[in-house]
Amino acid sequence: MPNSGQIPLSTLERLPAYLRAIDALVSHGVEHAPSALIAQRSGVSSSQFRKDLSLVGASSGVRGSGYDLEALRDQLREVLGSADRVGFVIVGAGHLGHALAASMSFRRGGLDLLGIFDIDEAKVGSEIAGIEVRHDSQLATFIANHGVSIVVIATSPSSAQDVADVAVKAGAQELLNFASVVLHVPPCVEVRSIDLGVELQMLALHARAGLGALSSQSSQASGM
Amino acid sequence: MPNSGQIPLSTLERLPAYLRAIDALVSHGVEHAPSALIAQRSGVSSSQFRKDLSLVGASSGVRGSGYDLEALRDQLREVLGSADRVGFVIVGAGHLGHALAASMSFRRGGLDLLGIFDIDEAKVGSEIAGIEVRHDSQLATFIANHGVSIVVIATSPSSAQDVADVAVKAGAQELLNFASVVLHVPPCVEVRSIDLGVELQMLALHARAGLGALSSQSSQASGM
DNA sequence: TAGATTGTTAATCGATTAACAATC
DNA sequence: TAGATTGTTAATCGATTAACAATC
Repeated sequence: MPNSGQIPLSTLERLPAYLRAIDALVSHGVEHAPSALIAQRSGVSSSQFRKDLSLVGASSGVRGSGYDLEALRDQLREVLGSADRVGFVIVGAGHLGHALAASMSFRRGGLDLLGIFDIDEAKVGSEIAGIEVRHDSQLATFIANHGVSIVVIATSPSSAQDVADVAVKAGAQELLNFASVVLHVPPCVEVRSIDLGVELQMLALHARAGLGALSSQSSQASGM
Repeated sequence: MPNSGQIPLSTLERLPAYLRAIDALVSHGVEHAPSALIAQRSGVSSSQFRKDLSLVGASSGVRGSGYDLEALRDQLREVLGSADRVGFVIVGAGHLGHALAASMSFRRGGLDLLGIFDIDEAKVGSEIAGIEVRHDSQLATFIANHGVSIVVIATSPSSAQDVADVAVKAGAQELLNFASVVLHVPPCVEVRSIDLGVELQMLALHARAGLGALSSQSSQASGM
């Protein structure tokens, strides 16, 4: 039962790392592995790995001999939704937009990149990751027509709120905001903000404070 | 007393958002504001804002009338270390490397971008964010000579581990890994891994599960 | 003084870890 | 059977929220 409505976000965020570790093992011909091995390759404790699987409802482990990797992979993929796909668009075809589009080119986790938009006429018509760049003025219509629920904002901070307003009005459910501003949207719209600069800043703090001095949970933090 | 060794990471990660909100208010000529206003603009509760300030040791609040924004800004900046600067380099001059370099161009939070490296001879010699691109073969020497402690890895997944090995051997203390692989480094080296694709995946899960169904803490998640 | 707002404490909540009984 | 390893429970830990006494 893929009751994903109950799975903690912290657990969900580790699943992709588990999948990567399993994929790597499978591609080396390994068919079975204990939790300790998969966990180590994923950068977590075996306790946490098993706990996460338990929360996710996956159960392809056999006491005494570990996990059937193929079966486990299929279960995790199902949770992460390889099945039903969700369409999204990227607004902003600068370097960040490019990088994001590339990161989605091998269609991971049920996401379909449907369109890329930019305000610069010079970029309109070019192709990124096999997708034609359209002008911002077509954004609202495109969202409405294609039932796009996710809009990734990779614009300058100054246009981010405008784009958000258009997207929300056209029916977007979720915004992923890479511009360094706090977006204001109706409560029914989910916003996740990511600031590349902030992440670097955090790392600098670690370096300054000396290793281990900060109350950091793990040395291999994952997710954004 | 900037005892940053005791401040929880979760608190530190919110400070940049506070700074941005304060900057915005100051630039509009506001000199004083209550916690509720700054918090709202930062996307957190006023409780959390005050608690964070308390943990940070900042104290420019006056009961009954709020905070002196300039003083508060200075205190937060000090915690985030505008004072002593830390040098870092970016390896990989693709779109992601470009985007990262741009996000650091206005020298936030005590970080100095000292160099950009790429394995492609064609890119060597060009300039990004005012910095000349060097060849990967010079990385080890550069790290050693300039006392670089932070290395940002924005290469392809296949070369990430190689770059990590070189960086660690040359004396890097911290790696910020944007390639989708788990890096293996000595325990004394801090690694933070960020996967742009994973973040999009998480958002897709939110959309699929229906708003609010996931046990997400806040609708304006921040940091990476 | 009366109103407003802080700084901090205590209560709640959630996430991680450790331990172990179940069992292949 | 004996050894290994899971799945889950209970204990720990940390982070968030709510409430309020202190006080400007």
